[in-house]
Amino acid sequence: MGRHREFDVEKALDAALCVFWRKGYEGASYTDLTEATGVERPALYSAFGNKEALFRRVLNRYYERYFDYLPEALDLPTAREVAAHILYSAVDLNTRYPDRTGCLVINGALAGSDEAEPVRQTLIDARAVAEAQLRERFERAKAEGDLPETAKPDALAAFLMAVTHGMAVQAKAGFSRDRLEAVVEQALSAWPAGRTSISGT
Amino acid sequence: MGRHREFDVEKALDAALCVFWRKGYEGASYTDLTEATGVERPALYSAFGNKEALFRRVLNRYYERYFDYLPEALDLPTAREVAAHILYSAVDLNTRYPDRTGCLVINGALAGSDEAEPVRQTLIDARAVAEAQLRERFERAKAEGDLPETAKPDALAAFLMAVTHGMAVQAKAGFSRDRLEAVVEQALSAWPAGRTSISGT
DNA sequence: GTGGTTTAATAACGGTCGTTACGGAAAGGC
DNA sequence: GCCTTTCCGTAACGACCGTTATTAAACCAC
Repeated sequence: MGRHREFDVEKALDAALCVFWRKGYEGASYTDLTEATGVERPALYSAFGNKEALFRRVLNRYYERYFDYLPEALDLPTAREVAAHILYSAVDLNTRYPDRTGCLVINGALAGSDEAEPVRQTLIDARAVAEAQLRERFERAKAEGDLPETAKPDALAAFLMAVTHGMAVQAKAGFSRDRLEAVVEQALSAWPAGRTSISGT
Repeated sequence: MGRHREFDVEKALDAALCVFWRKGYEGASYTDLTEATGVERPALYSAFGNKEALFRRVLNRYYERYFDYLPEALDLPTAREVAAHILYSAVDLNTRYPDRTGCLVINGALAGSDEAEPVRQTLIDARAVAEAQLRERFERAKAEGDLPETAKPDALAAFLMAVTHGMAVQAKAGFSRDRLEAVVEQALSAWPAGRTSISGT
């Protein structure tokens, strides 16, 4: 019973995702969101709650739709392949859509007013989860002999995250795919070799 | 003639710098700025112009007072020392002041509303200048045999910038100095060797 | 001391922020 | 048919945004 919703919730979320991706959490106004979604403000509130709740919905969607390369990478056989897959996938994601370069998790809320603090912390936590997964994967690689005994899984994970974050900043600054792929190659050239091969892929 | 200025312009700029460093350009309100500087809004306007002009004054000050390690690094004898000095100095700057972690040039305006676009572009340009200086320094190093013939100065410069930007993001997320130094060591472990020594420092 | 000049502080400007009453329109149950 | 429920859209809310007109206070020259 009751009147049916006229707009497509999925499409509205996609449109909102693009806005947040481009302008960040605080930089995106409800005027931006209504223009992008074609949905009036009260309808957005009734469907998603307030701005913070909408952003969290968008963030979940981002992980589902655009960040699926992380679990893919973790399943690859060697640590180097894990790293390469993540780095090249990050470059692709950061440059594939010219209207929203960089990464939502970085653009979302790096610094801002006190009101954005909970969102900023959520993004920090999300990145920490990814880094922990990477660290565990590299610990496994070390145990398997895929990484040398001298390798530091936590440092490798943090380093990998740093490079992806740095490339996200550069992509938002307009760096081309080619320039970012050069960064990736440079990062991978430092990758420690396991006992199976010295040359890598 | 006329009434003398009662507040110290230098101290006000320092206080404004801290606010912008912590909250970014758009995240810093005039309420924040007046509280931090102890100067009422109209006095800030008469002394510095509008918010954008104040931010540019602050940005120049940041480069003078906190970013002097870049010219220092460029004067070092080897490319590896240049890279190491930049990376370790960046870690120090990003973590030295617990009330303003990360980097003003990154925190300032990564993503935001359309109104912040000129400031965002200014920060992009500033980073491009630093990257160009690095590239030229590495081209020189290559010519001097300090870097191998296979080295790519532009890729090394972009890589170095990516790592510093990534660490700035991590520092803003609360990473400790130790964790960031582990990132630096990982980044330096990939550094190409010149013809003088194979082991580096 | 007086006049002219610059700064300081109060208070307000129009605009936009995120958020929400409110009234009318569309749907299902009966 | 009507009633209830849900949603849409207009319009407005108070709060804060960056910015400024205005008036009082402090200084120098004469």
